[in-house]
Amino acid sequence: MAAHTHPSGRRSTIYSVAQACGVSSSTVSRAFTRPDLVRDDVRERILSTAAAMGYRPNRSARATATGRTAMLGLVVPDITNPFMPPLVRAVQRAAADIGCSVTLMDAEESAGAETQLIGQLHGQVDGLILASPRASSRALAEAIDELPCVLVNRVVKELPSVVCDNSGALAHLGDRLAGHGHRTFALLSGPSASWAAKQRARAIRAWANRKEDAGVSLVELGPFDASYDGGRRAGAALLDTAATAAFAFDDVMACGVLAELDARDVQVPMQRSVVGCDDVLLARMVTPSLTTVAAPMAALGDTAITLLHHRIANPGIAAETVTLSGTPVVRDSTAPPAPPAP
Amino acid sequence: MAAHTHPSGRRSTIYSVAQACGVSSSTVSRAFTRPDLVRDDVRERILSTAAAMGYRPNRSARATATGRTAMLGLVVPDITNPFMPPLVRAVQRAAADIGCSVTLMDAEESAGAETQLIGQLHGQVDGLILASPRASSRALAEAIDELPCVLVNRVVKELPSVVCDNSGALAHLGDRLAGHGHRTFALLSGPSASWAAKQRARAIRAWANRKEDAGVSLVELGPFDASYDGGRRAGAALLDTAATAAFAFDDVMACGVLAELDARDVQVPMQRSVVGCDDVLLARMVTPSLTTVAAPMAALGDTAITLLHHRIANPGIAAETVTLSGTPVVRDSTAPPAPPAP
DNA sequence: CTGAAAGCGCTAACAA
DNA sequence: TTGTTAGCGCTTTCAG
Repeated sequence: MAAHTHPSGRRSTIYSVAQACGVSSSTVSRAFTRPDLVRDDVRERILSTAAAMGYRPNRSARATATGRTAMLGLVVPDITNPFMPPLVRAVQRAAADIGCSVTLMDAEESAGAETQLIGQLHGQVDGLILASPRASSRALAEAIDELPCVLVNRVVKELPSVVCDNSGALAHLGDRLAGHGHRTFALLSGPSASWAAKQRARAIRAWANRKEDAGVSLVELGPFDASYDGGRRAGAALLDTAATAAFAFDDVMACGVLAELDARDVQVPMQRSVVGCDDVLLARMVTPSLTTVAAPMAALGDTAITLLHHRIANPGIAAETVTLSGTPVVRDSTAPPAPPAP
Repeated sequence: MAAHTHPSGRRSTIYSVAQACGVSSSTVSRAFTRPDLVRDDVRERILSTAAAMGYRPNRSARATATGRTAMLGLVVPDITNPFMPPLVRAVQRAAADIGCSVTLMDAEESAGAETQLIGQLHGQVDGLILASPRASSRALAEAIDELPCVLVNRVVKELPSVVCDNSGALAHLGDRLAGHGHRTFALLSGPSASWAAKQRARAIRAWANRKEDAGVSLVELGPFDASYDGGRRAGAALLDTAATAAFAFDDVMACGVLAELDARDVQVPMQRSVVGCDDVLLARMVTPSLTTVAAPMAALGDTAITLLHHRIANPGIAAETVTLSGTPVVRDSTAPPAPPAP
């Protein structure tokens, strides 16, 4: 198949198409951007000869003219975290629905890089989605500076956001475990700087408090790194307590816990139950598979894009934060506690 | 901190900066793009007042003027595959080094989406990196149509590419296993359409052939899906053979194998050894941790970008394909075979 | 070393 | 419904 270049060797433009069709360039432009404004037969002629000539609208030119790039920025703290890829996919899909593509920026776990990347995105995208950013509120606000944006899984004053509330699901799982007979629970908390870690810890504490009368007690361990190695350490710490069931900050940490317990020959779920959070792919793959709470990825992405889109269209609108709920997923890492040793 | 907008409310441009500095717009332009062409003191004055005014070059305008967007497209077949995030990161980092950002496109495992996305990227990026694309060579060539591009982990005639050759590492691991006393090996092959699957299968076959004299025999199973579930099936199939060691297509499949064997109470590595491929994060996290071959991610990304950069600068240059090597990583999923049953 | 001016490809009033 | 005419913000000859 021949390359779709103008005979002259240059890419075809609305002008070359216009000439070939015997219409003006504006008509060609309209045929693409406001099809309703051009007579049917003309439009079709334009569209087909444009296709034949391999014409592709030049996004940059369009962007300079309109002031809109039709691109959204998505900055993630760590693309390597299994939570992110599904989010990226969800955001991308939703963005496509509103005619936008997304440029992904990975901060490689550095808060500094985050703000720098945001800066870089200015004038390159119409809006920003920040997935659980690590930068301080101040730094964030400064970097964002006027650019429409929405946060995912973090709330910052004055900024719109969509967050996932896991307290219901966590309580449900807690109840279930208590029903199984567990009484002493461990909270393996995540990084103290993490918004999500705070939320989850709070949710679990609240649940445990409510259950105090039922004999439930909670021992708090950590903070631990939200990583496999952090999980190994958390697992070791867990064994120093009387807890028979543990809430890990997230699935990755839970995997570490599983590994550490296995290494010390303590059986899961027979001797200890462990629950993760997020339901990343990994949760299904480890042995035993993880009981966890699934984040509503698609909805998270959709909502973020909807909010952002709205915000781009109506600058200066008030910042709202919408809350979605996680749902409990019971797998093989939870069970009744072992009967007291003989 | 005040928003960095011109008093008039509009974003500042080279013109507003020029005016503020009492120079012409071209000088401001040069101060940013060809600093060497403007006198030191002038340049510094410009740069600092530009900063003070919060000026940011408008990428789109620059792009229309120069014909270069300083953006690269990266299309992946499935961002959810744990192999991809590190690649994305590596590519992005390398791209940043040459002043480009990258827009990520996830084909969600559809070959059709792949070519469509490539089409969408035309006129939006200066070049393309296609990570193990699934689309046919023909479809690919047609969609690419003149856009500079390099493939990763796949070779297609006439197209430059960077690939990872695992044959050396695989042979090394095979030798090691044979040294342990294993004699019957299984090849759990990946999707027949996958270029990588073909390469790996070929490498293992070649190794086994070479070792025939040493009593090594190879049983080929599959093809299986390159997924956890595919791995479960592969694990089941494995147990129907006399093989004591298995090469899985990749780490994800290997995880499935591990799970299936565990479910059937066969111990790894005591009763079976299994080796994966790629060394994704997962490989370290499962129990037992996977012996595998590590892909040189950073080098893969670097090389891809270098090749692409080169190609963008010199259109019409001949397509070269550079080969990098994977390195063996021994972990806990391999060991000597169990002594024959009593 | 700096300025003037043309132009990149497209859109958006405004007329016709 | 279509064409004319200005720009959008930046780069880039070409003069000076």
